[in-house]
Amino acid sequence: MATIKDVAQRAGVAPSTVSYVLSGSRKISEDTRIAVRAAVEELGYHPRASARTLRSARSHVLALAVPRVPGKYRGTDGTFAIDISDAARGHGYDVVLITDLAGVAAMRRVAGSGMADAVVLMAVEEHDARAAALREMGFPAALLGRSEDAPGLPWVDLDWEAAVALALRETVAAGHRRIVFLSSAEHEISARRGYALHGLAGARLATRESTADIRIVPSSGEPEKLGRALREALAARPAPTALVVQHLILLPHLLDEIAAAGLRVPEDLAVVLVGSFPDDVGGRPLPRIELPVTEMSAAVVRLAVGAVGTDGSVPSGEQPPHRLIAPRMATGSAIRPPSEPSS
Amino acid sequence: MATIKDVAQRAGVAPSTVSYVLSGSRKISEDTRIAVRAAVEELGYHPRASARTLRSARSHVLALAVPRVPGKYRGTDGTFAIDISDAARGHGYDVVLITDLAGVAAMRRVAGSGMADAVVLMAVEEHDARAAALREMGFPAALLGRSEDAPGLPWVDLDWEAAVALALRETVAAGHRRIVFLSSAEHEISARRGYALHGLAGARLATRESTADIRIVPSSGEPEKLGRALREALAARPAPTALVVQHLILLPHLLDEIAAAGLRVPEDLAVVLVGSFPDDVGGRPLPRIELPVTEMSAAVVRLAVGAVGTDGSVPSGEQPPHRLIAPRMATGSAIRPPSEPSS
DNA sequence: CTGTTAGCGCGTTCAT
DNA sequence: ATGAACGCGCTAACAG
Repeated sequence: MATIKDVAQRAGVAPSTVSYVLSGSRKISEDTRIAVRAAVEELGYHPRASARTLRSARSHVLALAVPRVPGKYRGTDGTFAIDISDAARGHGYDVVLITDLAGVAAMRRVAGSGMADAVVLMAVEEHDARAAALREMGFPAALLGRSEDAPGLPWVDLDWEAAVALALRETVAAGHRRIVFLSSAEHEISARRGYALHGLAGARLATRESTADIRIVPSSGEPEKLGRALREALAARPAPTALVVQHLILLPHLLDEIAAAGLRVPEDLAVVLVGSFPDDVGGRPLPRIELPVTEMSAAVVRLAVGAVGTDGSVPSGEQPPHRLIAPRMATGSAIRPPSEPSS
Repeated sequence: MATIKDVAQRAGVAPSTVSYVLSGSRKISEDTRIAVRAAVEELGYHPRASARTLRSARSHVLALAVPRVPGKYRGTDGTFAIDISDAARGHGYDVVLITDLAGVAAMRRVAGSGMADAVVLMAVEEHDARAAALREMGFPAALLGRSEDAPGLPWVDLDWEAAVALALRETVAAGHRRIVFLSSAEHEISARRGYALHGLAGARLATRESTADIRIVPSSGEPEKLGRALREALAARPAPTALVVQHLILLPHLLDEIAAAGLRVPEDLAVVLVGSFPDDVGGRPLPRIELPVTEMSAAVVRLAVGAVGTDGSVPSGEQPPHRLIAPRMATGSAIRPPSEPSS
């Protein structure tokens, strides 16, 4: 494997000259620059990452801490991982996956070994021990998903409150007067997950704003319970004409229940999704607000890269940098008005 | 940040002694070992990855080359990424994501920079330029998904032929006599994708073995075309009682079509899946053969780690190491027999 | 100004 | 159990 010395020899210059040519951190005469570039090309030289990192104390690597909730669908995390990797490359960074169940120990390993310059924490839970550990170590980090309990760390999130409010507002605007909002699952709410709480807030906001009858129904992680709650909500008379759903994991099950109740979508019941995954091919093209995965990924990478070289802390009393992404309805997915004019 | 010298000083020994204690590659007296360990603990020492890698020429990192087919659902790749990362950690490796669209250039970067010890290539296409480049560079690699066109590289795959044959056999065993097999999409077949061809072979095998009427219908990536093909197949008389599906991307759409045709699943039509993703919560618990993601991930990591330190080549004429994983029906998903006894 | 020399960063490993 | 060389690239100081 070629080293900088080989290149120098071939180009008839000193190793340092090669380095300067490559980094561009100093003016080098046209001739030697060309000679060096030629030698690099011919030898297929590539600087050794470890040597560069050792010297510069910069690995140009971002660690992505993926939560490992057993039984949780891993596809969503993976989608973010890929988009984050893409975004990172745009800043000259690579991404290593940290999937250890041993959260805090893994963070110590990352920080201690210098294998990465910053950490991106996905789907932060309340009281996230990893976030606390990183703060304590003064290691640069950024959060994907807001966390009220990890203060002082930069974060990115979809504005769930605005998203739910927007979905409901649009549903009302389409003419619906009796709407069911299926919120996050009860356990998510009691665990005080950011998206769950903010989503509820959005629903309340929309309810206050509008004269339409908006009924908030908490979802459930258990298909049976969810089915019961849904059937009950749909059985109300006069019947609701639209269903706005934030809890999407069990969506197929949900649609089955609706079909089993003899309702057609969207003729009998308009279904509107909040926070659905893009590119989730195979689903029907329901009207929806998609989770802006690419935008969130780009933003969180920007924050993480921006934190590199700092000690990750923010002057107390000041807001850490953050980005709350405004929701928007996916294009090409109009909400169907109710079939029979409502009261 | 603590270095090995700090630890040595605190323990009252030489740096090399600390190194030997940590690596265990040499016998060290009980006392000093304890002293060193204590110093490590107190200082929270962690060896600098870059220094270690520079000296030992081993990064203990696996590069995972993720294909970036625009518009393709990225969740599946992500699921593999996470499982591969888990498996790698079990071998003392970390995983860096390589999502560059520029395939070959990215492989050169990985090999040239020494940032990884081996590459895992996902979902290899025919004539994969990345695989060829790696072979040519003599860089260790392993393939996730068989590729007839990347000879000499270790690979792992589900035995798709056996999988489709098994699904059909079980469907027959449940009493079905008229079965439709919805194969991979036409474009996948003409692109000679391994899973598509082997799946077809399995269908032919089962057809030969059995006296049941098995009709092979190619799927399509376009929902309309798929719907037409399906409606036509289901309209045959006497009507088929079971549908075995390998092309799962449009499954929800498929089930919609079935429902629209007035058929209930599984009462009127048993639906059996081949190669579905595990943990894909929300889908109905249909009888199925799941893609053994975790098993495949573990196997491909083992192959990649095993190739580290070699030049990645296999004595010509010899088979590279590989693993063809036997399919099995997911537990708890019996295939429902046909309602009316078939002829 | 342009190019060279020398020392550094840190852990591993051989020879003493 | 230790001292010292080594892996490789970066960059401050220096020479031409």
